[in-house]
Amino acid sequence: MGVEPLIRVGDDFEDEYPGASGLATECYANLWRAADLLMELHNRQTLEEYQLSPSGRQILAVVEGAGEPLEPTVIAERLLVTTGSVTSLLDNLEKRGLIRRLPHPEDRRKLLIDITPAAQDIVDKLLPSMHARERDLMDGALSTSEQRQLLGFITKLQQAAIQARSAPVPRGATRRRRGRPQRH
Amino acid sequence: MGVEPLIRVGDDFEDEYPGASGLATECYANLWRAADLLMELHNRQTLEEYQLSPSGRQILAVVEGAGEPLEPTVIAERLLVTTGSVTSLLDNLEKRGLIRRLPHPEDRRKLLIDITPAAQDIVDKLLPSMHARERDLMDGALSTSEQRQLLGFITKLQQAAIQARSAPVPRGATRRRRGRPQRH
DNA sequence: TATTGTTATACTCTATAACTATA
DNA sequence: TATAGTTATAGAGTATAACAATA
Repeated sequence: MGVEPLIRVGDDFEDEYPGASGLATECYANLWRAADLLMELHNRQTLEEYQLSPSGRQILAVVEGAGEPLEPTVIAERLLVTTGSVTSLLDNLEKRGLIRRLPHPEDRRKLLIDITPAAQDIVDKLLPSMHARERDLMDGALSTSEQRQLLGFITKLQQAAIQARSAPVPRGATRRRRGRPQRH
Repeated sequence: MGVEPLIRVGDDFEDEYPGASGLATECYANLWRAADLLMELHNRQTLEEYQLSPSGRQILAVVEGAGEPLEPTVIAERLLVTTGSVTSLLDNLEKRGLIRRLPHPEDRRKLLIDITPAAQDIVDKLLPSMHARERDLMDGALSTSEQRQLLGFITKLQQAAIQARSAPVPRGATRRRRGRPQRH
């Protein structure tokens, strides 16, 4: 009846992992799986229609969204990658005529990255289509009130995940393996 | 006040993209961002403590979880990658003494992949720790009842995403660009 | 003929470190 | 000296296509 999440833990999960929560683990795993399925829809379309990789699309969206040319360093910060990585991503986009490297008017060490009219055309077609899909899919699956609740839940999870990044790794009780052949 | 999702759309979003929904887009984007933050916690730990990549960990978990040696083809299906990719992942794990390639007793074209005692030790330490983190984080952020609601929402989104994979790409109304310098 | 797994090759994404030009 | 960006190099993950061994 399609009401089961894609990833389930076994009935004996909480016996096997003392202190673990089957519900928490299923939330964690299925949240990732859902996000992966959603992003795959966008990524596949971007690749098939415009031969753009996720990173390429992200750079175009960041520069276009800024409304003005950006320095490579700024792009690197927004994409959470190194400047060396940005250089090769920009090389790729420049070869395909989607971005331009302009000299910075005030500092000759710097560059300003601008998108070309060809890239502007892509963005102007791609973003409405992506946002239409986002609405179709969300509205088809959840009511507005449910979407608000969902957004509230994932906001709390984002906060908790950021906290956890600077917390020690949890140790976890000893596993009780069972119900499977003991090998070795 | 930490009650905002990490990704927000602008106030004029629905004017700029007729037919789009700011709420839907924020759900879509922040769901991905939350999943990424959660997975990064697991991935970083696995890499730092055991020098294992996400794919390497996944193979060990799949074989260990099966409770018996698996054919490479089966591993490829569970990881959603090609057999060619599995070959190189297995090469890596075999070099590090974490899996063994055993001859299949009934079909000499096939192999059976088994994990070594060293890998079993890793899995026995890693999984309890990961599941403890899943519980700590989820229970710290959401009540049990909220977790059940969340799991219900993402189950619906999974179904919708799978449906959408075989549906045509939504077209999206024409964008109304505004409030930014018109370049080119 | 069909299937299993490997090989060879290629591409994307990412990182680090050394380097150049400029500040 | 310090900073911005590039180059060179490396490695992981993935894919495809040709191939050998076996069914």
